[in-house]
Amino acid sequence: MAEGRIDAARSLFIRRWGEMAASWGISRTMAEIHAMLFVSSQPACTDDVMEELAVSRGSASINLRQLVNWGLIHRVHRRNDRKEYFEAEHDVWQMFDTIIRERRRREVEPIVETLQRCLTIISEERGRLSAEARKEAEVYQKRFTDILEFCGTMNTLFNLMSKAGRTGLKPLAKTVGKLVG
Amino acid sequence: MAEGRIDAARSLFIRRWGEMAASWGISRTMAEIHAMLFVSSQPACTDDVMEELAVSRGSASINLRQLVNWGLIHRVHRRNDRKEYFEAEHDVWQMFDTIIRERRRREVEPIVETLQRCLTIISEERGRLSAEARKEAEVYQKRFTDILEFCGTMNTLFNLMSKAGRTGLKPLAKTVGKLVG
DNA sequence: CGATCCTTTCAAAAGCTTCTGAAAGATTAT
DNA sequence: ATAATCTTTCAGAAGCTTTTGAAAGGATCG
Repeated sequence: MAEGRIDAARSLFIRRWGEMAASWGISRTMAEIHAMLFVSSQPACTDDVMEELAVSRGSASINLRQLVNWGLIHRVHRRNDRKEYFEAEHDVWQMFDTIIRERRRREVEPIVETLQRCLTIISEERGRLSAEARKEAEVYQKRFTDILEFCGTMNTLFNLMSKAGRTGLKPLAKTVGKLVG
Repeated sequence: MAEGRIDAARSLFIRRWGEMAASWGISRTMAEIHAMLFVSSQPACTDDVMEELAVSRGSASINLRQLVNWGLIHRVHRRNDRKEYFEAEHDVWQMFDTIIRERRRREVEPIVETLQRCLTIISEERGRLSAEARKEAEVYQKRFTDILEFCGTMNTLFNLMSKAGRTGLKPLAKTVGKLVG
């Protein structure tokens, strides 16, 4: 039964992937389904997911849909088969790009917008403040500006990374390494 | 009352920062406390936190401790005052470095270790598998190797970024931009 | 058209995380 | 040593997220 240990490796990976994702704010089941489809060479259907991960039909359905919305898996169809099957994106760099793009849209953009709004308020009120209050406002201004600048730089870098990704970021890392020292 | 809008900006930022963090798997209160200390020019004590964020003493205590454990805030003391005060790291790049380091240790390293274990199992069992099972195992091997390689590259890049960070990553981004095209 | 097969939906339940508040523990002052 | 002040702890409460399972909704087949 040499396959036993291989299957164990498969399910160990799936479980750990789910645990990791959970600590990054992604539901465990969604991540487990993703891991399962990521390692599989064949597309899987809802019943496959239900069986392998022991989840209900409802949960499988909802989580599969979310993964499709994220763009991490795709629906595929087979001839003479009404069932829907799902297949994961297998290119790790493409996956990374998708995740970064989604999270930026959902979670980073709102805070950037808030920071800009806060800075606007500060510059509008600046003239009306007492000397003391102005000092405080200037501290806020610096903090908000710092974060915005950080976001901008990270943005640029991630864009560069996803551009470089497919053709190979490893050589890039080496080059950058030399530049930085 | 020009200060009213400034205070509103402050608390808006704190709330949004908390919401963002919540979607990244960090508790809202912990993030709000962090945001509050980050924008403040003066250290704050437990009662300040309780008052501004309307949380219980227990919650303030626990979350402050966690922030200290993460290395995102520090305890500071004042003469003739028994109270403990807390002050955030204000350098955004230092903050980034701290967060990346912590999360890598807590969440990335376990999955890397698992992947290595899985690869070991596969290479051990490889010889004992039927032709069909071996084909499947080879798919797993490729997937696991791909992720490991990805982790390695990201590791290198983040190390470079935190090295470059303080002296300025913006010029670096420009340089990299030219390299990538 | 009715039967079959598959997917989606959603209210209730379960499970998980975080918070509360009072009591215990520490530390410093008198 | 005792009082005063501040911090930590933790069992129970509250709140939030996810899952379940059955019913409804769609699509395709004969």
